[in-house]
Amino acid sequence: MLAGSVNPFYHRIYRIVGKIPKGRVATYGIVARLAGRPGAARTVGWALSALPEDTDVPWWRVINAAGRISLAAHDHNAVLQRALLLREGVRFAPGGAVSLGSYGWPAEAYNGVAAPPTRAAAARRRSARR
DNA sequence: GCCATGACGTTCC
DNA sequence: GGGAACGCCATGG
Repeated sequence: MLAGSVNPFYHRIYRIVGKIPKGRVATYGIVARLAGRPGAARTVGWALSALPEDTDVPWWRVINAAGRISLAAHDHNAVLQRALLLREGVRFAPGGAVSLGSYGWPAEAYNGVAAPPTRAAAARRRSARR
């Protein structure tokens, strides 16, 4: 558990999340990737779930690749997250998803790609591979 | 030391 | 465009 020992991964994850500018959002996958462990998106979620309430880490700026809040809609944290993002100027689409093309961070990760990551990337790769 | 779980992601159908 | 299955890393029992 937290056990006092600070894992490098966690520290790195928190640091990455802390670097997310106000009004911007990052996906678990991106954070994991920046942390040096691509594919460890679940671990990122774990690290965030282990965060205390008095943390300085802007966990609310981290969402899934679909641009949505992974937490259950009825969950208090989910409501809080949405409220905090709205307060920072992040606009939600009618479906409840955030436009990663506009609010996605870092922009380098998207590098000129204004299209949604999940579907677009999958389709693109799929098209290239198949 | 092995099995199950989780604030996820990518690929295949 | 939508849904299901596998893979990923770390923690807890």
